[in-house]
Amino acid sequence: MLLTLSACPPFSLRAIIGSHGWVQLAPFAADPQATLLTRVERLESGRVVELHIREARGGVAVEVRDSLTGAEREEVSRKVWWMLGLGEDLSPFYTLARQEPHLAHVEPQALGRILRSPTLFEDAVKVILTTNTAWSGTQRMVEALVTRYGDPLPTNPARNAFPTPAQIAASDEETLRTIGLGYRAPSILSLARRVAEGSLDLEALKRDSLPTPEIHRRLLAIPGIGHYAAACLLMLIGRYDHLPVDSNAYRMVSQEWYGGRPVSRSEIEAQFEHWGDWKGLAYWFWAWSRED
DNA sequence: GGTAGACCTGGACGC
DNA sequence: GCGTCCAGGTCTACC
Repeated sequence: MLLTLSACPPFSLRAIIGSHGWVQLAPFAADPQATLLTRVERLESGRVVELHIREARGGVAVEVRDSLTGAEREEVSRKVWWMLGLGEDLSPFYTLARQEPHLAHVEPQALGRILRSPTLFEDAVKVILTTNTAWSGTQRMVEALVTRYGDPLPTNPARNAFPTPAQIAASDEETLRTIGLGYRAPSILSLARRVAEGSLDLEALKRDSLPTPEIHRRLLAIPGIGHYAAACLLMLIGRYDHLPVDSNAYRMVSQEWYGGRPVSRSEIEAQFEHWGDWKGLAYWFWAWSRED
């Protein structure tokens, strides 16, 4: 079964695949040339399918090697549309970026969209698992969660879908610690249980009607999510007015503008303040003079 | 508002 | 092989 979806131009699937490390985290995968994005996905019907996403004229083609019902086709379209930000219009950002040599590359390369998970729950879990660990640790922890709790793909049981909140919620803190989540285990378990029981509606935070400060406040109230993680999640729902300041930001900003001396968080914020609603994207895609 | 220390793990390094 | 040190962001206590 093949679905075609159009995107707001300019569009590049390769740019989205390379936008950050999400493609390296299960159940995403891509080919070395970044022309094919795959993902094992559990549909609301309970079926587990593999999505094969390629760039097509004006958007993407999504192949699923199973026949889907009408509702399942609609669900796949909706999820891919969100994951790739197909409806996102970044023209105001590009207008500003044209004036900045360090961002002159973004529009020609169609940079700006950031690969997302279908649910904010999955993105929140993954963001928590990026904190206070090396990237290899994040990959190991996500792999452990997906392998242990996610439903297997029938045609290849070695690959699993990302677990639902209920699947993680049914576990316990000790088991989550055992599979390598360490001190993050209670945060992940608490998040899964609150989403599963309905006391925390993360998907509601994607709605346009909520002001960014309110979404930011609600994200910070989640155990395990601090300023960095909240800013990352805001970026992932298309709100770019917060900077995800991590240890790398301190190094890069120090080298870029302060001659290598230690900088404070407020000095980092000051360098991107004039980008207003687009400061997150400006920071994310900035062509640093010195890459470490 | 800023700072210090605990949390946990893997990797690098020295012996 | 073993022990030590370090990196990474959040949270809490404290100033």
